[in-house]
Amino acid sequence: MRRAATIKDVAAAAGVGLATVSRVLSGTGSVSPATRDRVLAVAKELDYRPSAIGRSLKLQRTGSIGLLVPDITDPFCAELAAGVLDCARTLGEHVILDVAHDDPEREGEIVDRLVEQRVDGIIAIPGSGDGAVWRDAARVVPVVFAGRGLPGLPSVVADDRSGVRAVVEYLVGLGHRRVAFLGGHVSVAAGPEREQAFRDTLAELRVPVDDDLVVRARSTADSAFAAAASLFQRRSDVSAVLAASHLLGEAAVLAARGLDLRVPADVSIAMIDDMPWAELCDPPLTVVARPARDMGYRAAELLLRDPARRERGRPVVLATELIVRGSCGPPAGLPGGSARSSRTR
Amino acid sequence: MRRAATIKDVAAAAGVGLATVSRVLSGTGSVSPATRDRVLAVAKELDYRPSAIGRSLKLQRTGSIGLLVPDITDPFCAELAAGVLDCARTLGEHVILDVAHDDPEREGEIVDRLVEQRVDGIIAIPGSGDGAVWRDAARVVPVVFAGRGLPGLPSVVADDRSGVRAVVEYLVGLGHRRVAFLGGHVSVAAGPEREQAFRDTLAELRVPVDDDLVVRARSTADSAFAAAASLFQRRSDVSAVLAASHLLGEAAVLAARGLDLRVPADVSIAMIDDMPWAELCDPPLTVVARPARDMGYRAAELLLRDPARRERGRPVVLATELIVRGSCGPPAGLPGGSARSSRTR
DNA sequence: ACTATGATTGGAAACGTTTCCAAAAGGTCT
DNA sequence: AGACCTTTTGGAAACGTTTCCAATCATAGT
Repeated sequence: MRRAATIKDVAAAAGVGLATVSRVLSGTGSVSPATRDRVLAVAKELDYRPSAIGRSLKLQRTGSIGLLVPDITDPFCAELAAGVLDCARTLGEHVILDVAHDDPEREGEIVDRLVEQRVDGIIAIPGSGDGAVWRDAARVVPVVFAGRGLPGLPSVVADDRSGVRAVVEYLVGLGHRRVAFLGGHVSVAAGPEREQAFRDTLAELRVPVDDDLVVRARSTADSAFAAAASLFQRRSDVSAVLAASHLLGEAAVLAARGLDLRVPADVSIAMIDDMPWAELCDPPLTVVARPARDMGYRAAELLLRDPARRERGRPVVLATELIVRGSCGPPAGLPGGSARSSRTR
Repeated sequence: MRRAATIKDVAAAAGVGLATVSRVLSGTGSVSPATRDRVLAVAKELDYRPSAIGRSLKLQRTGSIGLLVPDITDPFCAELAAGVLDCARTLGEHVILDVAHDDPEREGEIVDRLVEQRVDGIIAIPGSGDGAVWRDAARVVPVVFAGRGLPGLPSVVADDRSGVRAVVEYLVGLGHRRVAFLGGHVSVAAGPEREQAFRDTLAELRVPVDDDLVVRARSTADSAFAAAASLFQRRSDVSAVLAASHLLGEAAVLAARGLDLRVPADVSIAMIDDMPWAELCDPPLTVVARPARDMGYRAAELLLRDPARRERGRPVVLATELIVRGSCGPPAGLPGGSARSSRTR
């Protein structure tokens, strides 16, 4: 692995000037077929690879974008990242990935480093911080948010309100009147918006909102489980629960199982965000899915090829989809309720 | 967002030479406290951000590594990527991520582009190709493989043989004699090594290997499901199945459920690679876990700070762990077998 | 006072590209 | 043969750093 050949080496070996080699390789300008062939041959011979560094320096753009997510092992983030990669690939851009673990300070550091790298832009799933970091960042480099937006800055988000409304309508339509909401400050969205949408929809449907049935967990798995379990124990009359994130949904499923509640005979469970395991659950979980991959793709598109629209800063809103599987049914004791629907507690 | 300040601007504004600014900012050499403070103040004032491009050009290293995986939405890949990011962060390196979808041609393109970017090295989970791409790549840039190795090239892999042996011993210990192997050419490992280990272990334990019970699926979910379903239907006497990858495990679970086989009463299921959903399954799945995150971390370490060891090209082998959950039990009809273990077919 | 020593400082080269500009070369027309 | 295009070519500057080297400066020792 000795020193890589430079354009200068190629020029010398081919007996032409640097400029000519550059022209041949970039296909611009005019070169005689003879020299073109010679240069090409020499370049191949020397295994010449143009240096993106040299080019970036001259061209003042790197062809890389930054992608900042809270946690790449989170399936939502991963799916979104896949969308970004898809789009970046078609546009010939590289993607520098980093994770911030929902820590604003770390978000700041990463942004700084990306700026030093002179990325052409940044796509971020922002953490739960107050967004100060991001308002600063957006002054220095183009930023597009995905999954969660910040007021006034460009973003690609899902229509959470409609998603929540759809699933709440579905549950109420099945006959549920005591529907719980399991929310909390979980990193990948699930801010207060979903809770608000939950309350609003219930109000619209003239179902009284029982404040005791909306619980908020902190963003650890333990806290989520504790919240779900205590909800089930405290209120054995809940007939359905909507989990505001996949972590909370997981907690609900586990808590129900731990308490020997049958799903959906004893309690119906629905969750926001589709996950691979939702289908493998027994019964498979009914969810409202956000189009994570699309969101990533659109975010990249917005960042790289739609500067005008980006400047306007208005969120691009993508539709969610209610995916009905087997985890929701009519409440216990209602006509249509399963025969074994008496609680075992 | 006007033109960013350069070191030259800072030098001019502070009334010093470029070299001095560079020294202040990089902390090398000696500068008087007075000038140091002045330069620092001016730099802050101008919001100066050193350009990594300029530095990279001069220093002939970029501080970036490439990470190439088949699919970032695969939890194994994602977990491994998280490990790489962890290590890269502690070493101050950036990670350029790309996905090849198990396509050797695309792997090649990506490698070429990474080489043009002058990455300091590449970490790859290679696809199922013959490795020609990678032998070429390794001549041009340091490469470390993770998850799956290539003979003669440095890699960090899991001790698959021991993992397979552990789970097969466990199953046979439970009393199983007709153990099926669900294998195939799935992108994230599951080559012929696991099948071989399966056969070897059975032989060691003096359990006859029934060739009809080792089936191979292609790497699509459909093919995996079909293979699993047809196995269960064709051979109602299998009492346990070992799935060689998480896709195959998923297929086994779904196929069993579709045929109303109870797990583990009717059939025991075990799988290679732990997945988030394995715990959420009902019953939770017994698996042999590869330390994906560690593998990523170690691979990055090997690439960045252990060139000597890397040169030697011998694989770093990490231990697997058998995680016993609830999906395996004694075979039907054996003392200890559950009361409801009569097949419902 | 003069030199030796050490701490500071700045100029300039180098890293690998792209591109402007002018020069050279080749051709056509009067 | 000269003037005039057009095509092809190469030199040189610029992009933003780092670092070698030499120069300057102050301080202390003789």
